Amino acid sequence: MNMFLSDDNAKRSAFAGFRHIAPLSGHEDQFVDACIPCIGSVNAGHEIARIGSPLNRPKFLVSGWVGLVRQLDDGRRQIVDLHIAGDPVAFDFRLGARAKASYVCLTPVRYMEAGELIGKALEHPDEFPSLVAGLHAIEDEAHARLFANVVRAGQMFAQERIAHLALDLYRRHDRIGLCLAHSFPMPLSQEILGDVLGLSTVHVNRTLQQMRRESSLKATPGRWQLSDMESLTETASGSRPRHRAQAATPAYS
Amino acid sequence: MNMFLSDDNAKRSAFAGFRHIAPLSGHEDQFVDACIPCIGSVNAGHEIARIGSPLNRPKFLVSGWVGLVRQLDDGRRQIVDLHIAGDPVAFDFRLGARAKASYVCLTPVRYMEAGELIGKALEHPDEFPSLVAGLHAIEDEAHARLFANVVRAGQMFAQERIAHLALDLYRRHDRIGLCLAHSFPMPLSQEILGDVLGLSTVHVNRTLQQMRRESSLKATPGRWQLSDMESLTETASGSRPRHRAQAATPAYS
DNA sequence: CGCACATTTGACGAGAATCAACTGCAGTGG
DNA sequence: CCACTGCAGTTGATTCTCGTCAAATGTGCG
Repeated sequence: MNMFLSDDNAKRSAFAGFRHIAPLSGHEDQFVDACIPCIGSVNAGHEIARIGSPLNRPKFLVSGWVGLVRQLDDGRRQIVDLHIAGDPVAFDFRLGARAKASYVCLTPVRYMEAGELIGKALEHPDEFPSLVAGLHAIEDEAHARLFANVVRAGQMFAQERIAHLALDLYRRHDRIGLCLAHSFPMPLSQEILGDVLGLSTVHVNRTLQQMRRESSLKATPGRWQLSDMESLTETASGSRPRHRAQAATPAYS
Repeated sequence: MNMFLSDDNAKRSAFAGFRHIAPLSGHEDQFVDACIPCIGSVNAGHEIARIGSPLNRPKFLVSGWVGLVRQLDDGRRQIVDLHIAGDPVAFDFRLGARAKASYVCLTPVRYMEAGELIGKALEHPDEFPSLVAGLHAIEDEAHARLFANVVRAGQMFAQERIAHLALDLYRRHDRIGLCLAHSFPMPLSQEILGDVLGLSTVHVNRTLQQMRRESSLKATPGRWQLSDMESLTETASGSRPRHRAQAATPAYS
């Protein structure tokens, strides 16, 4: 379950997203390579950190998806945010901070321990400026995503939620080089997507079909293709019209 | 609109919430008093910080409510979080961070500029340990609230959302000494509550009436009274039953 | 009083959840 | 090889929660 292996390419790819935001100097680069002991690998379903536990073992995601999961007493689940390759996981700048959700692997996941790396970088920020700046930028983005996710769940219709999620994931995959012809990998089942979007499995299914018919988003197993970026962008920003059956606008009454 | 006045009691009350989390030493206490220049006062509707603007003028809320507002293109509004007396507003540990929502005064608001205070404290954390720890704790709490708000909007029913909000606000008011006999001040209109909860005004109204009938929450103009804390707690944690009309449970079919 | 604004009520419909069944498909083992 | 299993996706029928529209009823205030 927790087998370790060494993989230099993987180390690099885990930092691809990071490098896009903050290109590292040669010095920092060597430091990164030296600090990372090995790659860990776990199956889908594995819990990287339990809700309430101290976030004292931060990692970098090399591949796979991690969901920040919260449960209600009767079993309803909400996935508050998603992490993909390149993201720091189970990390918080505030020393002593605790996990505000369970970090659950939604797919098989490879990661590298980053405690030592991050610890040293934060102790000597002057020596690793890009590294620290990159961490700040990525965490700031995750913070912004929480805001967006409240709006998504609180105000958006199913189509809008899916368009919003698709665009966010597309952009994030694009900058780590995982997009192909306006498409990105989507390993999540519709059930899990429901937990992310705050919709039932069935409704996710029907909405995806509708978007497929309208040729805005083509969700095939394992991959989402953004066929009409303009339309998706407009939908995700909430410019109402949508498919709103033109309601007869009675000329007189 | 932006008149200033001096008010020592107000200064203290603004720190009441703070002190509960991190009691300050005499030294820090004097520092706080010396650093705070004056109290600002603005009307409801005033925008303390616009979305996207740099968060370089943090404040402490002395009285009044501030909402973190996001709008969709067609006008739908979501209030992502609420700030009350004692909370730092328009503040972020990440230098150069920008506002992820508009900070809008939902009531008349009094505040004090905290840029100098916070700046100095963060530069010399060893000298002001409780102050810095308090800031971390409050920001961590705000961060946790974002998680909770995603779950609230994504998974909860109207009653559950209101119970959840009521308990959160009760706890926060309690520790700054603004609760009276299981009640706390509620200056927000039902329309604004709708934007906070992701519900329509009408549905907020009807749900509040129902909770009043069920004697769990008594929402009177200007004040919310938590009549049945147990029931509210259970509702807010999502243990389904609710009022779920006992669905006949057919003995046979 | 008249005005603006918040709360309340009723009628109706839209969006989404629920329940249940059925399909397709990969893996498993006889 | 093929029944058997389990899981993701799909479909239809029905119900429920909540939003929308519109109008009525307060309520404080110049």
